[in-house]
Amino acid sequence: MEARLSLLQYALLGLLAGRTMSGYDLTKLFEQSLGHVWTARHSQIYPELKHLHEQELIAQTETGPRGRKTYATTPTGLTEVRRWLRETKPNRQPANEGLLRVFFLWLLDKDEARAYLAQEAAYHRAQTQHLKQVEQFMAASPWAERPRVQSIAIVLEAGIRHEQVMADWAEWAAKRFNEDEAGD
Amino acid sequence: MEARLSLLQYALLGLLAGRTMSGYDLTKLFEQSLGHVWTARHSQIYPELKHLHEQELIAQTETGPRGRKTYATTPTGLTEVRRWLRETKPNRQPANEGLLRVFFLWLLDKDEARAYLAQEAAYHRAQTQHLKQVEQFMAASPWAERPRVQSIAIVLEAGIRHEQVMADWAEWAAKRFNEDEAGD
DNA sequence: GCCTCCATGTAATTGGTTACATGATTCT
DNA sequence: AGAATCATGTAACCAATTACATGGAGGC
Repeated sequence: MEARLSLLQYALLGLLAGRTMSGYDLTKLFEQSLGHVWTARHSQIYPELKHLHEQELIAQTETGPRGRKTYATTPTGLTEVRRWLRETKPNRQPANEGLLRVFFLWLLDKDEARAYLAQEAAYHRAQTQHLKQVEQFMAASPWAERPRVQSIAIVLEAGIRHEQVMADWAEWAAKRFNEDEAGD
Repeated sequence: MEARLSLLQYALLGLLAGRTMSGYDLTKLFEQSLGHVWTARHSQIYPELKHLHEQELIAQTETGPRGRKTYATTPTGLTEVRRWLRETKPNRQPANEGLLRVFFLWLLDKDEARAYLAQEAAYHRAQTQHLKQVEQFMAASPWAERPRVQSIAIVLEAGIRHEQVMADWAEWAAKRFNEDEAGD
């Protein structure tokens, strides 16, 4: 059993199963609150919406001002997302530039390496706070409807826990660069 | 200040700064121990090595049987990796298919969702064990030389901590799907 | 009237995967 | 002799980013 569509297509089908939206709405959603999980630009979203519409996996529900078009997932589309969730396995290779860089920190002076890790810690602390804000925001958004709200809360919790351990880890790592004797 | 090379190119320069290797060695390294941080296939690696060689960022150090060619990072290449580490910021958008799927778990029955999260927990527990094995293996590999060994240990620790929290999180999430009343 | 944001699209390029293709060495 | 592994390369295709391009609606 393998995926029949691209991951962006599944992302769009899943999102439009929860709430009817336009390409513009989806773009903003990726930018503002979903970046941690998935991301795409409008230049990728609009052609995919067109494509999904042609395949009748989504349907155009209404048109608004400035040519705004909102879409919803069709029953066929919903069946396909469910099949994907049930019968295929996730692809796991999120190349991690942050870690790749740390792998090469021995190429810098010790104090530069320590400064880098301190920056990393600060970044992950800030991200933790950001996700906690998104959590607040979500509670007051059109997404806060049962049963979706539970899935959203669970994914946010994953993000928060992840950012917290990475912040702790970066602080621990900076200390290790301190303790050991010269590395250059 | 921005990146002048692709991330794969920086990855190759950084790796070849630590140890001379062939395209084949690099391919195996990505497959076997570095997948958590970065990955590339041989079909991408060989053309990039050729390209880096033309730019004199790496140099061919020796040739072996079956046309084996080993490369090392040149001083120019090393300067460029250092500049990248010092003067550019990491790009952070590792699209996470595992989390994307959880975002859509409300589309399945409650017991299916719980089973999915239990599988996720099992996967992350297994990954934790795998990385601990890599940790053992690294101690006995040609990479275990000061000062590189410290950077490697730090990156592995990040992976282990990450896998552990994700496993804990998935178990916690499965319980949340239990406790709440019907979601369909 | 002007600025901001809403809203949609296309084109060119780069990055990455899958598939195709070949052959030498080593181990049993 | 045959299998596994070492070792390198190219081509076709798909995914994603950046840049190009346009225009309407609402607020001040």
